[in-house]
Amino acid sequence: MSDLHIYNSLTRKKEKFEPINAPHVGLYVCGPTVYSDAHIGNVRTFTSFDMIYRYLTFCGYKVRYVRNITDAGHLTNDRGEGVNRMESQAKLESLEPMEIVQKYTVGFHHVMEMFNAHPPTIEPTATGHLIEQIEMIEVLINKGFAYEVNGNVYFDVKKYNETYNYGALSGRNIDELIAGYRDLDGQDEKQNSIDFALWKKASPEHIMQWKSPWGMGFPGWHLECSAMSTKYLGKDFDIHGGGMDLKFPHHECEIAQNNGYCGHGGAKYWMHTNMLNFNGQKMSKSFGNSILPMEFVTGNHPLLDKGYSPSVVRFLFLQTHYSSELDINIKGLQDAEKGLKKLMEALALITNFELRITNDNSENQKLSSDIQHLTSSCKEFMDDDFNTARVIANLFEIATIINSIKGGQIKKEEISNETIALMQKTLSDYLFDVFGLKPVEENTPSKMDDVMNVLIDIRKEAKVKKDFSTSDAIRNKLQEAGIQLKDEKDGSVSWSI
RNA sequence: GGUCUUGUGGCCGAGUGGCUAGGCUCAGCUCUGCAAAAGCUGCUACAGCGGUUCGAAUCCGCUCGAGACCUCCA
Repeated sequence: MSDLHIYNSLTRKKEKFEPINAPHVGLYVCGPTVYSDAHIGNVRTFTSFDMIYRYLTFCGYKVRYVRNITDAGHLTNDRGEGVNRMESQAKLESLEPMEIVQKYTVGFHHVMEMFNAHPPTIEPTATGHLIEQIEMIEVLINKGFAYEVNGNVYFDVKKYNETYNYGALSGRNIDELIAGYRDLDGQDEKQNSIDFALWKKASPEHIMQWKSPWGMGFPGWHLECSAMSTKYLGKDFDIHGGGMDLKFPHHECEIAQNNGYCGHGGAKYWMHTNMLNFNGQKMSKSFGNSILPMEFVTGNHPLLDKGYSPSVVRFLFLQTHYSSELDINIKGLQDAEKGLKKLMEALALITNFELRITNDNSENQKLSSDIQHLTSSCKEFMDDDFNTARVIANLFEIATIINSIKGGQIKKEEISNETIALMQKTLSDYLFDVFGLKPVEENTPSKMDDVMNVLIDIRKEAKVKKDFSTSDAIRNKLQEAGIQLKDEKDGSVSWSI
């Protein structure tokens, strides 16, 4: 089906991707905590996994893609003193917690749609899976991996570590972790400072609380992903993804919970996308330097010079490997905008190519085989841990060939119709289907064509009369309005926005 | 302090032990009434020092620099 290799964070090696139940693939990605607007860094993670989801589908896999919505349990501090994020935000905005959840869930979906990310096939919520979470806690307690104190339930990391290896994913050592926590205050009822909460008792004023065997409360943040991935993808599934910042403690705890619950660690392959920096600094909610996705599109932000389409931002992301840090800045956005335009125009060109009527034997064999190689290696690059940057390099080379055919540097006779079709398909497959990019704004009304044709005709007449001041004025004024005229070699005129 | 990642040409950014990444910028040329677009050519690279090797930007060590995580974050 494919020769895909994936860098597995768990083994720290690039491994051949072998689905547990091919052609079915289970993909779990940690979704957002819906207590505030998603920022552009979140978008990088989710569009990266969107690309991965799209490529798996492109390869013929039947993917069940689960991405959760965290609408309960995520504390501002996980050591036990924190407050529920949804609830604290609700106070700030004078709304019900579930109104906060609704507001930001809708906003998140809007952003995902704007960035052309496919919705997951299942999008479960934490509050919708309290029964599963409670059941998981009960099993963990029965197996001795968890204990209850005053209506709180904690995971016993030390006990767990006797059988399993806590820290396998993040490369951490349990003793060092304990030492690192020793100075911190507030270690009251936990047996060990590194133990994490599975269930938290709610004080009476808490609105978000549910009935459990240990009293009223709410689930710990790490638990929901274990419960929901197990429910929808099984005890063993293929890929678990998320941002690099979730590796510890979140994913480490997930593995521990899964192992403790059923003796299976969950995902076979762990994938982590790297962080997004803006002007060299990590973008995060806590730094206050986060730019909202909508602000990128409108350009309404002091750090931006203008708006950029979601496809430009996606394209910028794809030029860097998902596991590398990416610094976003205005220059990069401008470059990406030009590059994407070039590719999209080449695709539009070749899509409208007039094919040769007959195939004689004038085809340039060397050129054909070069093109053949360019197109086929795209898949090889994708199979090499989703190396989108190298695929894009190939697409640019294909675009140059297309432009050369149009410009006459390459004779049309040198290229067979099959080769033209191959280039067209490759560009279209990768730009649209795999990368999820959209053509540059094509929502121009059809009347626009008519108007442009009138202008182009007037300019043509002026040029015939050598009235260059008129013809240049038309060209320059249109340029100012953002419309570019191109005088083609055959005397025709085309335009683009 | 601990764990880990990283340092590529004007900028961004791939990369394999020996073969042009690519994009953007800049210069020259072709085309053009002039431009634009497009094509072609050129321009500066692999932080430093050592080691392994016939050969290293690519492996190893040290030095210096940058960053992440260890505490909420995708």
